[in-house]
Amino acid sequence: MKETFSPSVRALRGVPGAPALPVAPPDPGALAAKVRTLAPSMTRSMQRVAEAVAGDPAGCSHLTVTALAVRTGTSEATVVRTARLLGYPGYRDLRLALAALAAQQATGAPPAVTADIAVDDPLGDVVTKLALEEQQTLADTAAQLDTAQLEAAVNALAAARRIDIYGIAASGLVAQDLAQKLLRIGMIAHAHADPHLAVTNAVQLRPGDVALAITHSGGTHDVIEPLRAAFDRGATTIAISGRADGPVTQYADLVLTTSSSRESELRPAAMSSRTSQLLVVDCLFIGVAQRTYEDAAPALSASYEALAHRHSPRAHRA
Amino acid sequence: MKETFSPSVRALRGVPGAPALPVAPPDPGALAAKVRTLAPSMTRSMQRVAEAVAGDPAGCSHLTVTALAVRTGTSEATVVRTARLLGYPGYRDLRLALAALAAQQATGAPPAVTADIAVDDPLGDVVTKLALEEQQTLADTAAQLDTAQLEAAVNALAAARRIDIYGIAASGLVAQDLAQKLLRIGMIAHAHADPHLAVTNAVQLRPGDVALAITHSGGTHDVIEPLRAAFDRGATTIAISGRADGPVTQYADLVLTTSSSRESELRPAAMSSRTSQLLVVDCLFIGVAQRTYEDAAPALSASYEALAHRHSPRAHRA
DNA sequence: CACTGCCTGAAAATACCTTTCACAAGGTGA
DNA sequence: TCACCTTGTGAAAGGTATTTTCAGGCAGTG
Repeated sequence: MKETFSPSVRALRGVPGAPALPVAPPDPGALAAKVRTLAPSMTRSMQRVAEAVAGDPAGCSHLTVTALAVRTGTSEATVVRTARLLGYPGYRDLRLALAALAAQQATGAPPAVTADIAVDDPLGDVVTKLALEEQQTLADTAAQLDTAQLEAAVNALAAARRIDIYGIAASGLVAQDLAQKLLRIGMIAHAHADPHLAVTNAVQLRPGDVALAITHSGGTHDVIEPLRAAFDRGATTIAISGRADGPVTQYADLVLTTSSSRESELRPAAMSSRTSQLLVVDCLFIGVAQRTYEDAAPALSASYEALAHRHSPRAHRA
Repeated sequence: MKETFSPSVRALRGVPGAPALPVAPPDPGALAAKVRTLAPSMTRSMQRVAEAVAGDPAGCSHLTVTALAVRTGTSEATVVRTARLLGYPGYRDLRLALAALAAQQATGAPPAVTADIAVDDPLGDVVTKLALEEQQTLADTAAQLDTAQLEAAVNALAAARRIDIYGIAASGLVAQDLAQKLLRIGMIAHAHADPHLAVTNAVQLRPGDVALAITHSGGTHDVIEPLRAAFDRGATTIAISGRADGPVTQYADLVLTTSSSRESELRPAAMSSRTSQLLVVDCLFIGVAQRTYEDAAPALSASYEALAHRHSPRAHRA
């Protein structure tokens, strides 16, 4: 057929463990998450369609392309385009997924109160809402995470001679978190927050090494530049991006998309994006630990013991 | 055909109690029963089709009439006839019902993976398990969080002249996260990772200031010492601790307890404790932002704008 | 102000579903 | 046994839904 979008400049470079499958038989449950994640990269017309299907899967599953186009005030072409963007081969399949989703919702039907946090909310409500939103974010992220890309990323990391991780601000903390954990199991990993140093280090990378950029917006210059440098040097590059089509994906061999719910005034997008990023990063870590288990397990134990004397005895009860 | 009601807004909340359906499409769940009931009145070819759809709804929902005809060794006409007999207007609708049924079945029998993550788990399972565990951790944390202590902590923070935050390793990242966010809304906050510097700074604190220690074990010397110093200087001290009775609580005016699920070999306790800590920290932040809204809101907007030029234009659509 | 790139919907092209129709198999009555 | 009818069946025609193509229009850029 044809490539509707191919983010990577050299899509076909041999990445260790890269799957050849275009695939992803789209999971019905992931639809709402996918809509939220992809909404920013949609055009206005497509957003209308996406909102319609996400808002009323049951109703929309009855509609033909033409009917849905009329209902959303767009054209059949736009409906099909939206279906494609959501990961389905065409509208027909989206419609099937819609029916499935509707059935799921009818069965389970957990109301899931997701009201925005208001300025005058009592603290008890804030706690509840925040926890629910984070849980939602986790579920969304897990649902839409591309396992094939994840697998490829894990394999690349596990085999890497050296791993550089780029992240700024909130994403910088996630980068550090990953670096810390990888170091614990004996990998050579470093998190760079300083863009200049990051680039300086990036040019040291060579094929077999891995560079990983973490960015919520998908367009943060300061992490794109080092990733690009690493890309040019032939290292395997991975992007953990909040947007599947952000500029950062141009220089990424592998892209892991995080999902973020809409932000409200008091709750910046960075919060849910951080949750989402951390989940992805944890998955990467566990995957790597699994694949290097022989080395990882003793390394983990050793690091625990090394820290023991830093804690008071009382903390060791139970 | 005719759409009398506006689909846009009302769709957003699928009310379970409202039937409203004209009941044209038979309930998906009844399909298997209907097949058994009607089987005797079916011709042999039609029985083959009926068996196929009843036996593998998920698989059959992917097939076109033609494909299903081939699979059952019959013709398109027979497939359509069977669909009609089962009560659907045509094959198209049977197919939708099949998808719905498949989804129901899948939902009904979710293994509910709560097992530990094993070394040989496929990555898909890792993602699911990890997400579920984190969700559980969030729910637990929210449930046991002491709102009164939280409220007191928020008030202390909102009124503080200066805020020092101590955390080491994984907790250090949480400390940084909180500091970053508080800085964004104009508070004077600093996260200390270096124990010596932390103590050095702690002695500068005075009543009205706030010192906050984050520790999973509740007994980490390196964060207890600076907290103690701050305590001795008369500052308000807060502990975010994984144990309600850890040594750190001796020097804490307010204690916020985090919850952490059991750790497994591959999943260090630090992971869930981090999730829990972040939730607490987010609650603190939102609480403070609420109470200093007049100052916080403009400060947040300002920080967004200041960063705008650091991102590529594509990320700014919508 | 021209230009470029992208969104968009109308219409053509295609795929899919439905209907028609003729044939074949099995039964029934002479 | 044959002639005739009934009924099941699939091939192909017919119609509808979906997909693709294409050109006009609009916003942003130099």
